[in-house]
Amino acid sequence: MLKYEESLPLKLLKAREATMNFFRPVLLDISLTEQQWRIIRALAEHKELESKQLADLCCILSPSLTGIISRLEQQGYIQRRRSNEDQRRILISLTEKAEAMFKCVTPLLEERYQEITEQFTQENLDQLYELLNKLTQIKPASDGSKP
Amino acid sequence: MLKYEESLPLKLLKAREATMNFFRPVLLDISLTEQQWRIIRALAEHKELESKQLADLCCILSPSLTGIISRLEQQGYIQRRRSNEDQRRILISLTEKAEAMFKCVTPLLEERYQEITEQFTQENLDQLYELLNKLTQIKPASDGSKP
DNA sequence: TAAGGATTCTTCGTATTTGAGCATTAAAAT
DNA sequence: ATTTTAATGCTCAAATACGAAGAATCCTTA
Repeated sequence: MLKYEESLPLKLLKAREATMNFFRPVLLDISLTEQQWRIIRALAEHKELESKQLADLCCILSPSLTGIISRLEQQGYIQRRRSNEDQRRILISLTEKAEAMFKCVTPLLEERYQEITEQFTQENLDQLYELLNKLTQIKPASDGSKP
Repeated sequence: MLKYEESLPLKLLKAREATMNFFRPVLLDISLTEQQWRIIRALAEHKELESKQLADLCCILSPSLTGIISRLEQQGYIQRRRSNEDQRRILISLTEKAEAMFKCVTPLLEERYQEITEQFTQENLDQLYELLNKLTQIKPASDGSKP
């Protein structure tokens, strides 16, 4: 049997923890949670997104997203409006306040990213990305999700 | 600037999600959460562990552990006792019921693990493990945690 | 065009995360 | 033998995860 330490999901979790240790202090300073930052970052790049797209991009489930969005809205970081064509869809975008904050914080995070690259090596990073991309595409045989 | 899709923590998260899609149905069948299973699996291998060791092994913070442990105890899967030498420590171990269940479920999970290996290739898996091991060891320069 | 089905978002309940802080117990320093 | 310092486990509060179910809207077919 596989040893406990060999479990792939756990291994990925621990690796993620190791990287987040670099970024967490920065997010703590600006009082944003990981998930909130993921949302903001995704919106900074895609301008306007609907709720479901945001959930997929950020790996956050819809029910969680609802709360996160409304809190970010209260803090004045995002705004939402209903789509005209399809009244079901909610379109979400950053406020100017959020964009300013984003530009301010990004360099700090990139510094940390540099630290990671230095310790881990650019070659390893490239290899890892490639493998993770492949791994992300695997799907269970009995996958009723997206036929 | 890095594209959003390039974020390492997010990439690791998505890869983990992809693997968990294989295991989640099994855990759902036996009504155990991911974290509960991590605890049980760690205990199955190490027999008896104290709370902090368990937290480190399973990547679960102490405050979370308290609740998880007490729920598992209510379900009759684990038992705890205070250490005689050090009254601060709580020693946790599996009940016979849990060990029986563990032996029953393990083969199902290993099947899923086989599926992953088939799709992802053993070579890729080996490479990935090696890289993840390295990545897990990196630490921020200003790391006040363990000097 | 009305009924059925699908999609999008939300609500709900329980479990977990995360940071902060507290109580108890040990070990080290005075 | 106290005081200090450190370690262990716990409590608390706010935020999030996750499965299930509900409400609104759109689409398709009879």
